Amino acid sequence: MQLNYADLNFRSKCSISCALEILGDKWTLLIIRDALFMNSTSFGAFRCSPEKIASNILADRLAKLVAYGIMLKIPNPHNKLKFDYRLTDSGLQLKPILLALDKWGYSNVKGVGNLDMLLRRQGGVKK
Amino acid sequence: MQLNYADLNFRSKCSISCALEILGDKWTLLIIRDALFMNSTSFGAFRCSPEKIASNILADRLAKLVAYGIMLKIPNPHNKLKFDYRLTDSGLQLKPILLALDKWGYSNVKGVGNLDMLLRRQGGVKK
DNA sequence: TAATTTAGTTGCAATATGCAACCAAATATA
DNA sequence: TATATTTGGTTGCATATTGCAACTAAATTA
Repeated sequence: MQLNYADLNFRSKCSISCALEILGDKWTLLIIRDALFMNSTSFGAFRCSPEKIASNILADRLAKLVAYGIMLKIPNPHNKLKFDYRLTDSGLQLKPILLALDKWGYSNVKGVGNLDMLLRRQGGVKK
Repeated sequence: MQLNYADLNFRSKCSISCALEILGDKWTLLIIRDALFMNSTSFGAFRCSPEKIASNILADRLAKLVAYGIMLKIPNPHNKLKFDYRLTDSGLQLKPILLALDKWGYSNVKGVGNLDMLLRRQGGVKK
């Protein structure tokens, strides 16, 4: 799906630059990581990641992800207080970026664990 | 090469989270794009990208990239005012991340050009 | 009925960004 | 030789973003 990021007026028409204007910060792709690999769907689940995102930042990023068509916010059928944040097709297509970040981080930063190790320990979902 | 990012104390030991603490902002990977695909090596060349990075931000990011072992700052042998910023092996290994961002941006953002188109027009280097 | 859970919001201090002007050393030009 | 230009930055300042802690209202559980 081709999205129209109405409120962003992009610095250039370069695919990489535009992707970075949407995704380029320290938290957005971490939320996507949890959605893709940890099966997180609720505000509370995203908030519980080991990196301890602040609730105002999380609320801001989730709203942007929904506005950009990367996630959907769906009322939880069993609990009126809860919502399920689910990746759209656009969001699912971010997986290769995360796998590349995982590989680079694991090969280049001392003392970090890779996604496979994390998943084995914390019971996420297969890559 | 395994790097020791002395001044960062990482939020967690997750590869993706650590990679985002190093690379996660709107400018760092744009500099890497120009180094990888546009043959940019000088401060002036990085500054001339269509996204018009401010010189204080550029100076800050180049210094960090050098400090993190992602780039080297080498005096230019022909001009004492100039330096050649060159990617280390760690930096060259960022290429798959940029290719993934390119692909996602091109498929998901309306009206952007992909890397191949950019290179054909502006005479960069092959992917 | 009271405690707890859920998904946020609010206020404020600290940090980062964006912009324009400025700078010194080296190099090129007249 | 004197002057202009190039190069790689730095500085100051206004604005935007982040991080932290406390707080909230509605729904659910005990």
